[in-house]
Amino acid sequence: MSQKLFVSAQEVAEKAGVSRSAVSRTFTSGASVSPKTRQKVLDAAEVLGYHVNHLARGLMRNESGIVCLIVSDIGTPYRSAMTRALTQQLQNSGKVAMLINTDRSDDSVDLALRQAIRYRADASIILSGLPDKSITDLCLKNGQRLVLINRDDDSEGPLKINLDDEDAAARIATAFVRAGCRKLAFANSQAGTPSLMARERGFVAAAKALGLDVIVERFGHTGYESGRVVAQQLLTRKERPDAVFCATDLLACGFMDAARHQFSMSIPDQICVAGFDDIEQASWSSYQLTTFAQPVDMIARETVSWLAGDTVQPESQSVCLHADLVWRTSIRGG
Amino acid sequence: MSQKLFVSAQEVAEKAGVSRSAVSRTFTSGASVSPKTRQKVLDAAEVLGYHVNHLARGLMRNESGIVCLIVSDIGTPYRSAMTRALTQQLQNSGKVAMLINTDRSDDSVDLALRQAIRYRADASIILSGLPDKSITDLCLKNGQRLVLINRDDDSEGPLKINLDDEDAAARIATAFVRAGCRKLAFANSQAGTPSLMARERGFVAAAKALGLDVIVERFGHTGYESGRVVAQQLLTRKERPDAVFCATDLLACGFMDAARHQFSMSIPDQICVAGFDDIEQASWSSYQLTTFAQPVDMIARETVSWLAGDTVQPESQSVCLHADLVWRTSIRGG
DNA sequence: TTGTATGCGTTATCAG
DNA sequence: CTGATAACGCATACAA
Repeated sequence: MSQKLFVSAQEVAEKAGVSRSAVSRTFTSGASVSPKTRQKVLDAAEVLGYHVNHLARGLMRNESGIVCLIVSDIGTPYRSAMTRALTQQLQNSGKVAMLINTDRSDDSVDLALRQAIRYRADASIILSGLPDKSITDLCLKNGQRLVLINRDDDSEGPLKINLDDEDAAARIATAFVRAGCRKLAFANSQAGTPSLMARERGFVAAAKALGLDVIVERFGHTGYESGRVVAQQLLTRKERPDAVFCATDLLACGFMDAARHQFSMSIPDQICVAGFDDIEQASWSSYQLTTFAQPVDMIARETVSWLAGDTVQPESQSVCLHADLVWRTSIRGG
Repeated sequence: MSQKLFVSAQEVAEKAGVSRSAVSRTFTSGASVSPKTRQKVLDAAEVLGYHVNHLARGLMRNESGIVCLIVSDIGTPYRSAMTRALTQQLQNSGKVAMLINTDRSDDSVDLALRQAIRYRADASIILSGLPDKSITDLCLKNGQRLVLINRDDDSEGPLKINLDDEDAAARIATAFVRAGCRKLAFANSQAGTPSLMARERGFVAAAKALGLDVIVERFGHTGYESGRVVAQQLLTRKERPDAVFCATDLLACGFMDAARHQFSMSIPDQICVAGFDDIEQASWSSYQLTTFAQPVDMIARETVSWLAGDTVQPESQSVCLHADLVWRTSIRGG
């Protein structure tokens, strides 16, 4: 068991016959080293297997290069797609992602942020839950940047990225009516997260404007099984709806499966269905779900470029992205 | 813009009227501090918003608390489930996960390991690809522990966790035959990863032992679309197979969808299908796929407990877990 | 361009 | 139990 641990810049310096600062400069971009010295250092480093210690570097620079990703239900299609996009683009910009898995409580988000502070993360990106103001203030005061994705918070300081959920909901209401639907329903979970509630609100309001009522049904957390339960609730009513907007694709998949296999209904002939997120499964031929696409890559790009900018721009701290409607065959017409 | 950054133990010490060592001891488990001092420190820390700097602590202790997760295709159901389990259990044991997203090249795995070294990760867990021996040696020499999951490597040093892929394949071959199938096929991707090939090998061998041939078809990378393509290849043959074992559930989903919607076949009446991984979608009522469960939680538990043990046990460096057969309705009988 | 000296926030060692 | 001091590995201001 080798107790002698990692190679240090000191050792490289000795091997290369230069000072330790020369080594440091070689690995610091934008420092002035003569090509000759540089090469000597590089050779010695290669032989010794030297790698800059980012822990020590972060200590000096007050910049760890670490970005914390705070996310719950990471096994879920949308969340994992978002995680993929973020980690990818963070890496491309020279950062590294620290992933913290939370349960659905806000408490666990606070804990995660504390962890982010301990590792002196340059930034934290929150995909789930909403932390306490005291802790976010602490982060901001410590110079840690904060990004809230689909959290719809109005606090100052963090970058807030949201979608036009309400507008999207209105568009789908119109599409339903155009398809000849008159008995609208909304399938939601009981999670009550901002974006989910915005979709519900927008859908109900748009329907009202079109002179229609909406049956709203909520159940459990936001997953496939809940979609099945909500289908149970909606399709055993005296008057079945002829169109249902599901708050997420996962709910929609559960709903469609129950509608077809349990109630022998035909989609879109007897009932039209729409979802939100455009997870991979939405495009599978068993679903062919009309849905709104989460612009995950664009969200990631916005996030990373904001993090890269070292000047704080108070005006661009809130960005609202457009959710494109992806038309498939779960709604009649098109 | 607050340039004054994080609170240091020094400041806490001054506020509490004690030495910085007292502060350090308060936050070091197993150190001896009087309850009185301890409380003074805790109060001061709370007021000032102090958090131990893990970068500095890691520097001192030669133990960063960071574990690197190296994984490709993280948006995929199986991979994200594995990631969830690992991050969860790492957190529970006081570690924190650094997530590095690789593409499918071994080069990018090497790069990821370099990053792990730079951050002085205590360990790296490799879920995808296979790194060069020189770089893994470097990791091991530096005291970094390595875990290879489903990689089937024979190198000394890393913990290797694998499933009984070949045996599982044999079991499913038997199940097919018992269901009356005689024309067996195996659907694979061209990824050629060890576990995928082991399943193929085991299936072909078991079929041979039962006196049957297997049509093997491979295409693209391991995803839904490839499953569709392989279905195309298998179901346009003069003699269609009556049973197909797909190397992963994602392939199986694609295969089933194509078989049903494009070739109007009935499952399991006309063709029996099995998969591997037991991703969430396998249980959806559109698929009801008979498959083998990846014991993700057990894999994570094995990994974390091995990482927690500081004594190197040469004998337990390779563990083979059992993949349970989850019986659903994509195979006749049962 | 190069080397020297200093400090970053911790923890470990040792004397009290 | 407590406080002073020396590392840890690196980057940088400064002098050469």
